[in-house]
Order: sequence, then C-alpha cells, then structure tokens
Amino acid sequence: MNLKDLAHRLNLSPTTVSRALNGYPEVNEATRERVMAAAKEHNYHPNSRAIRLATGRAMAVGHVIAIANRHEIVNPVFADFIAGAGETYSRNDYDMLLSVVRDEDEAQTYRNLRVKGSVDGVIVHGPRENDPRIPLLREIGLPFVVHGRATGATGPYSWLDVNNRRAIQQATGHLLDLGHRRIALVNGLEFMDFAIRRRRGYLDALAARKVASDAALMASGEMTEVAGFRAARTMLALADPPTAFVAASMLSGMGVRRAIEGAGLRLGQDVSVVIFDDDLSYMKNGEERPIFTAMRSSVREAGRLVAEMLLHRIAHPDAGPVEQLLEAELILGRSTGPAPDR
Amino acid sequence: MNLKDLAHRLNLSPTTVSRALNGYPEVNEATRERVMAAAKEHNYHPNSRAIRLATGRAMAVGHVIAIANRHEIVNPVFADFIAGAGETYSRNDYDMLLSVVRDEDEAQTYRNLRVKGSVDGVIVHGPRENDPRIPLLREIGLPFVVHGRATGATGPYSWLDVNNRRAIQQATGHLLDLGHRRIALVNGLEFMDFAIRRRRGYLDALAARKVASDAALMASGEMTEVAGFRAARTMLALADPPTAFVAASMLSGMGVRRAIEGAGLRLGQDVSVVIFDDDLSYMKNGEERPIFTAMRSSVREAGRLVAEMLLHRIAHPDAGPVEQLLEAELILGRSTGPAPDR
DNA sequence: CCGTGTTGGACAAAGGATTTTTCCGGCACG
DNA sequence: CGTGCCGGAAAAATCCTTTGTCCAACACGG
Repeated sequence: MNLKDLAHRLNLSPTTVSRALNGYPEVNEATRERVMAAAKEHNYHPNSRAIRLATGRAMAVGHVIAIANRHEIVNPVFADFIAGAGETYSRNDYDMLLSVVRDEDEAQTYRNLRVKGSVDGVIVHGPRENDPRIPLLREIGLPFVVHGRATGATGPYSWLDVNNRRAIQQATGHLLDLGHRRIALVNGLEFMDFAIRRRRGYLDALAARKVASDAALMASGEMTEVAGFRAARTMLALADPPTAFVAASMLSGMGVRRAIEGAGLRLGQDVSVVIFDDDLSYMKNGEERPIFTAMRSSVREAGRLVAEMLLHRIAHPDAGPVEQLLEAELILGRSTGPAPDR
Repeated sequence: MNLKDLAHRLNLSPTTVSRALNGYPEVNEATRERVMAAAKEHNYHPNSRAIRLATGRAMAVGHVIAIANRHEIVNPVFADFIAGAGETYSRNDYDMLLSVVRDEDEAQTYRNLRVKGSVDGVIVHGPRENDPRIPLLREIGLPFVVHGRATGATGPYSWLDVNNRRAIQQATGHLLDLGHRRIALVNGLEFMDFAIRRRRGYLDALAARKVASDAALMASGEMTEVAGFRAARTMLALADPPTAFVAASMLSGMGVRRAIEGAGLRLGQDVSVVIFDDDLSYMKNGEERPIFTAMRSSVREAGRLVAEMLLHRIAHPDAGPVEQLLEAELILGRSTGPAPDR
C-alpha cells in the first residue's frame, strides 16, 4: 500500500494525498479527513526510504563507537546513555544508527555517514584531550553534539557535560571536611577529558585546604573492579596509607572496597570512599540507603538531553552552538565517616 | 558526486557505470577498469538512500530494546552484545538500527520496521517464556534470530543460545564434587528464559546426586550487586546456611561476595561461589587468576555470531531456521574450595 | 458581463540509483 | 550479399514521496 495506490483508491492525485497527510493548507478539510480515514483504514505508512530520498533528510542520528581492538573495553555507561538518547529519538520519530568500528576507521565512518546521507547528525562519545573528531565533523559539516567536552578543542561546539571538576572537588572537599588528609584518587584513564577534569577538581580541593598532593595517591586506569582493587591495594600497603578514596565509578569503588576489606579495614569507619555514580540502571548504589557516598549524575538523563540538543541543532542549523553543564549531586551513603585518629 | 555526474565525466551512460561498478558481465573489462578508477579518484559512493529505494533492501538490521518504565534496568550485557553484533554489521556494510521503546509499543515498533522497510531483519533480545515476539515476527514476515530461546515457543525459529542448563548443572556439579551439599542459587528473574533453564540445570545437578533442593536456597531477582547481596545475606542468616552459591552474573557474584565477607566468612574457604560470567569487557573476572570460579561464555562473541546468522537468513530467506548452542567453559578461580567440615 | 482573486487540486519534476528494454554496429554464416 | 545473432551501450521505466508550478472553477466586485 503506497501513496499511489492510496491516491488511486481515493480518486485523487498522489500530490493531494501527500499534502493532506502532511497538513499542507491547500487541501480542503473534508478531503483531508477522507484521506486520513482511508490511510488509517488501509494501514498506510509512507515508505521511509522514499521520504529520505525525496526530502534529503535521513531522520536518523548516528552514534559511532570506536573500538581499538577486539578486546578493548566497551564503556559501561554506554548502555544507559543509549537508552536515554533512544527515548528521545523514539519520541521524535528519529532512528538511531549505531556504528561499531575499529578506531582507525572512525574518521572514514563519519565521512561516509555524511556523504551517503545516512544520518542528519551524530553524537560524539567519550571525548579526549584535543579530540580530532571535533575539527573533523566541523570540516565535513555534519551536525554534532559532544557528550562531554574536549580540553584543547578550538572554536565553539555544542556539548553537554557533567561538571566533573566541581563534582570531584566537592567529593574531595567532603572528605577533607571529615578530617581526612591522606586522600587517594582512583581515576579513569587520563587521556579522557572527564578524567583530566576530575583530577583537576581533586587537586583544586587539596590546594584550597593547603593539603599537599602525593603522586603515590593518584592512580589512573580503566574503570573496572579489578583496576580499582589493585590501585587501592597498592596504596593501602604504603607506609603512610590513605584514609579515604575518591573513586571514578561504581565499579572502581567496588574494587576499592574489596581492597579495604581485604586489608582487614572497615569501609566507612577505617577508610572512607566517595565514588562518582553514573546512576546506571544495573548498578544501583543501594536503595534505601546508598552503599557509597557518591557524586551522582544520571548518564541516562544525559543521554536524553544530549539527544534533544542534537535534534534541536538539526532543526535549526543556523543557531549557534549550545552548551549545557550539569551538576552532580552529593549523596550521603555508608562509605564515609570521620577520619580515624592516628 | 553521484552516478550521473560520474557517467557524464566518463562519457558513459549511468547504466554502464552502474553495471561496471556492480560487476555485471555485460560490460567491457577495459570500460570497467576505467570506471573503477574514476570512481575511486572522485571518491564516489553510491547514495545509500537511492540504493535502498531502488533495490528495496534496507541494508540494515534492527535491535529493539523494550523498557517497561523509565527506571527499569537496561540489560548490562547489552553493550557487549551490541559491540559484537556491530562488528559483524560493519564488516558486511550493514547498518544497525536501535529502537528504544516502551514495552507496550514494542509490537507496533516491529510492525513499523516491517511496513516502512527500515530494516531487513531483527535480533530478538532477552526472550521470555512463551515470548510473544516470536509469533509476531513470524506473522509479519520479518526475518529474525533470537539471542536465547523461548521455552514454550511453537514451531521452529532461528536462535543462538548458551547452554544455560548444562552450564549451571556443571557449576553445581563442581560444587557438589567439592563436597558442598547446601548450595544456593542466586538466579535472574525467572520469567526470563535463560533463568528458567539455569534453575533447571541447578535442580538437575542436585537430583543427580540425590541432594534435596530447598526453596530457601533459591532466589530469583534482578542481577544487580544489591540484589545478590540481599539474597545471600538472607540465606547466610538461615539456621542451616549454604556453604556455596551459584550466582547468575558477575554483579550478583560481587553482591554475594560482599554478603559473605560481611558475615565474617572467607570467600573460597568458608563459602564457595561459582558465577556465570558473560565475559563483559568492563567486568573482567580478574586477569592472571580469576576472582571467581565461573562458567564463562562471551556475550560479545555471541553478538558476532547471532548477527552473522541473521545476515545469512536475510541473504537466504528460504533456508530453514538455524540453531546454535554454545557451551560455557568452566574457569577455575579463587572463589571455590572444599566444603568446610561441620 | 468581465476581470481579478481565491481555492482545491492536478501535473510533472526531482531525488539517485537499479533494472528492463531498446538500439546499433559488427561479425559469422549460409 | 543478406540475414541473424551478439556484445556493448544508451534510453526508459521503476522505486515512492515531496514540492514547485500550473490550471480550472468559482466567487465577487465593478
């Protein structure tokens, strides 16, 4: 059942039917209703491929996931972010196109998306320092919004980010308020922009209280349980071990907790932990009372918002870049307490 | 740069250029080479929208993610599965279309995908008992492959599944071999097909050794850390507590571990744990020596394989349904040991 | 009664490829 | 030398919708 058939059935031209369905003014209201009714009755759906060809719009948004090799980590926040973005797309009748590519193919993938007109815009995931995707997308003229920011990027671009610096500054400050002075940072990989900002927030907080930083208390690595465990185990074995940790994620935090308990220490009493909590649906930080004291910001909500920003950009290509900074919220849990006496 | 331009530049007709590029026999080999060279030189890419319109193929595969409400869990294996499937699609020049919809809209989503011709086939995620999607997709004639199986489904359909029953049977058997008799099952939600099969495997193993099952040792719930923790804590508080656990996932297992250690018991000595390990990239089960003894099966590899099965089905619509059963592998880690003396 | 303005709707082109049909020149064969 | 066949390439139809242009009919004012 296509437009022509439907028009034929109604003794109208395809033009009129198309206009009637798409709300153009130059069609009689009575005719429009007749068309609408027939369309519903015959379960008519315009062929999206043809619409795309005719309008030049793809009605689709691309998400490119670059993977360095078969075994590299897929970002654990990815599923929730996508779920959030997907809700926005569904509501707006956009499709989400996901491309999983090796990272050496990433640039070519963006170019192809553009050239073939598969998408109207893209979301940039996991920006790094001086991320090359930003100039690339600008050059090829594909609308985009970055989830995060890219330190070192020149010129304006649209982004939505959590205030990572402030969040970790606040987390560290909270521990300082509790009397902790040996505070460790178990950070993500520090070529990732968010991790750079978090370290900065951590150092800011220490500096503000004139607490010296110690390279031995700063770890940077993948945000896995094992990596968190190892980093914390090493630090706890120091001559002057930390009494508190700031951990980059729920998983890192769980690793840190294991190291603490493995060393015979009690979480929240002997050693405190604050995590950054992306509020992942499958990794809830407890329920009634959170396990971890945390700086929380829902990555799913971020997905919804970023997608909305992109759709807005697509609809208004000439509007300037938009920026949005979300604040993480301090959640008090059972993993923090006053610094132990020495 | 489109076909017409290219043909014009070459002083050929669009027909000939199209044929040359698509390897049709009725074009002179010299002409073909000339065309190929020009296409490469001018960076010609056929417009996929036009191809799709002309051929009727979408060159895309759909993944529909149904979510009951805003806060429902997004399956944590999702990201890795998608990464695996995405690799296959990239290799075969297929697109992946992701739809995130409320579950009451799921059926309509599949119908729309079909009617509008957005995709050539779909992957069915997380099948449940008597899953309605199987008859639905069969009815609307959209090729599909199920990741998992659906107990109660009538008639043949294509699927790829891990042998969940055998895996958990083996896990339970391993614990029985170690002398455990009070073995608990911390299962996923038992309207999910995989969880049904796992319970069956668990019961099979007990029955085979004539060990009575105990409803108090069987929990079923979401596969989160917190849920695992609670289930295990409750069981460990029983008058006759378990000396071993079979946990449905890495996260559940981490919750169980926390409950064990929280009860002052030692993992792998006082209480043993075997988990089912989907080998998620961000949740590696240790490295040199696994933290948990586990039944392992890579969900990412499953994604690759399922996608291949679907593309094959799309290419050969008349071939019968295909079934593939993967076996999980027993990985010995530090979380299991002989049953303690009583 | 005629010119003008509005309305409702039809016609045709455009969008970019594929596929079918048609055409033409050259060669082989009788 | 005429006919038939075939390879190579062009032309046209097809896929389905949107959209700019145009037309016919009608109402209305002068």
